[in-house]
Amino acid sequence: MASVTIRDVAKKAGVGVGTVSRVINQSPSVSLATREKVLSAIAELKYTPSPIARRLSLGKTMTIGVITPFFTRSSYIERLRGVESVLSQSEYDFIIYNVETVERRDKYFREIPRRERIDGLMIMSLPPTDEDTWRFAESEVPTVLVDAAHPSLSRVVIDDVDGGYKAAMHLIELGHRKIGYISDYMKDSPFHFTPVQERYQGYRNALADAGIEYNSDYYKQGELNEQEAQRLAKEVLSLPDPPTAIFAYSDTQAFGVLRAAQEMGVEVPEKLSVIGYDDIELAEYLQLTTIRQSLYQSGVRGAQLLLEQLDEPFPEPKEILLTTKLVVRSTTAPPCC
Amino acid sequence: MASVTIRDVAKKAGVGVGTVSRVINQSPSVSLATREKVLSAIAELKYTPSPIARRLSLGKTMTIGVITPFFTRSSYIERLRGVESVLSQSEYDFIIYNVETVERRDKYFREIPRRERIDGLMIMSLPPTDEDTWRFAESEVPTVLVDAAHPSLSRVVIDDVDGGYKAAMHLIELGHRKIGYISDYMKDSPFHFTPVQERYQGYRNALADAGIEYNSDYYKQGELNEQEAQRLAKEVLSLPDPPTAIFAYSDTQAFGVLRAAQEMGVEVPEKLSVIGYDDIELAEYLQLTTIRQSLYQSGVRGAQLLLEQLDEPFPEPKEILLTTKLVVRSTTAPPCC
DNA sequence: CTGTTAGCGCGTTCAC
DNA sequence: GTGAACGCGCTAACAG
Repeated sequence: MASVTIRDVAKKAGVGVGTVSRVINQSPSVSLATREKVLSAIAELKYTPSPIARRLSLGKTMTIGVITPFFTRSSYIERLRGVESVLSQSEYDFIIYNVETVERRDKYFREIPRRERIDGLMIMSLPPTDEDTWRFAESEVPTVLVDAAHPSLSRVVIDDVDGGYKAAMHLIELGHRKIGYISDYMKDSPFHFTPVQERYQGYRNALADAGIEYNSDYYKQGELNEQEAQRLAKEVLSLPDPPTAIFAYSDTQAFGVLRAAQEMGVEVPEKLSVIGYDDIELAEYLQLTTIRQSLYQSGVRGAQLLLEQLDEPFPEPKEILLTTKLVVRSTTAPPCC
Repeated sequence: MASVTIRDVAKKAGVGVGTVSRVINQSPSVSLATREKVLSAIAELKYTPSPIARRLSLGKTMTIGVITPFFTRSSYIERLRGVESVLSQSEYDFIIYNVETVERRDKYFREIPRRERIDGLMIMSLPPTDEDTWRFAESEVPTVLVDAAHPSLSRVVIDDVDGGYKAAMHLIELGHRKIGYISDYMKDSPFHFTPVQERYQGYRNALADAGIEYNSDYYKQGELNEQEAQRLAKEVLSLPDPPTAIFAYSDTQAFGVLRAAQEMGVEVPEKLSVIGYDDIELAEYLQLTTIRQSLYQSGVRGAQLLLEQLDEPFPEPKEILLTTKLVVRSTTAPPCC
């Protein structure tokens, strides 16, 4: 029952272990005859090379680590699915490190990026600090960021300025002039890259391009959840001169807006247009107009990028920019009455 | 830059590698003094043991494999989250093998259960054949099934007979006598354990207990998706004497029923009661009455069970039976008019 | 208590 | 082309 090793195969085939190793690794310098012998010995013994031993000898772990927050949320699942689709075709295993608390993030940022543990690291939506990246560099583990950015790290990001612009512009083209925006909190960030800032920027740009004056009463920030968005939407809709359209930072928040409108008896899309962002599953279900991010694609591209960089001895930080797409459904319409 | 090894630490601390190994592995037989020395050497050198080398030496891989279909679906995510919560506390890594096709399942069933690869295996919702289990046994990799069963394997299963019973009985207690059931296809299975059969059984039992005659016109099977369920629901609702309540095999299918009712102008719950199964996220959102499975719990229990069996030299197949819970929301009501 | 040594299973020189 | 020997980093068994 003791698992069969390369040595057993060698003995059975009447060759040296080196030769067996060569045929396994497709080395060209093996005569056809011996190759055959070895192959049949392998088959008879049902031999499978030990990945562990292989890794130790190779000095590579053949596994990729993925650090992701809330891997249970649909947006992360989508990205992970993209990652899985490419990694499962490669010979790399991948293991998910799920972070739900700051402590966990810190722990993982400290412990995971080690050559002894993984060959490559992917981090989703968790912008590293300068100090973090410094440590990553020191560990020499190729790293790529997905949905986060840092100048010294490879990354695949969504063009959120453009996405925010598209959302606002859709509303504008419909004829709206009074456009609210309910956003996630805009935290201060050392890098001017966060989606929050970018979408806001896109929103502002669109208004500017259309010659619409920005009205700060229409702009609200709050926690990224439905309840909070609902509360904020009510505030905005209670204004003496309420907006005729609202752009929500995320689909989840858009649902909050929808609920607020419903409670206040404001018809959508007749009296109020609502557009979200992300295009999560529920969005289609509820026929929400939204901006689609290619979440799946970002996972795919991230994994591909990482795989590439694994081979390069000294990978240059590279940026892949993904674009968004407007998906018109039934929560937006021209302002009426 | 070459990573620091146990030998470096030993040299720096002026001790043998064995001693270093001992302090790392918390062996009690090390004097406090030397332990201190070693510890500080480790700290200075920023030494981290190589998991790979450790595994090779130990003869254990310290990783658990989880084979799951469609890990992207909310029900699997829930289970995986449970698994993750216990495994991340252990020293085991875990890697997910996602199967979306039969080929992949076969491939994984063949390649993954190997001592050289993993120490323990968890399989979700994929009932193995006798031949499979035979191979699993041969590989000597402790295996536990979650949401699937085989007499020779440890497993955590949901009491689906009871769940189906609860669903139907809820409808009955509300006063319904004409109760439809839209099910997944009932494939033939060598084991009489599948959820499909069990829920159906529960449904039948409830009818029998209430003295209601079974009407085969009310029973439909189809693909497990919304569209198909919608189609089936329309058929049933078009009957000359349509049911006043429908039990759907899954929440997803229940949504199809809801949609069918909506299209046909049948009000829910006034004219038609609908109950689903699973209690996925969307269910709460849409206020669907349903049967809650403790998906998360089943992941937790499965992982715990596996961890236990890892230590036992010759683990007995064990079964953990989880119960369901009726969650009443607003799609069920007494039959009216 | 602690240093030394022999593997764990494989990839890889090096001579043959 | 091919076999033998060494090393990857660590644990465990054995002396001392």
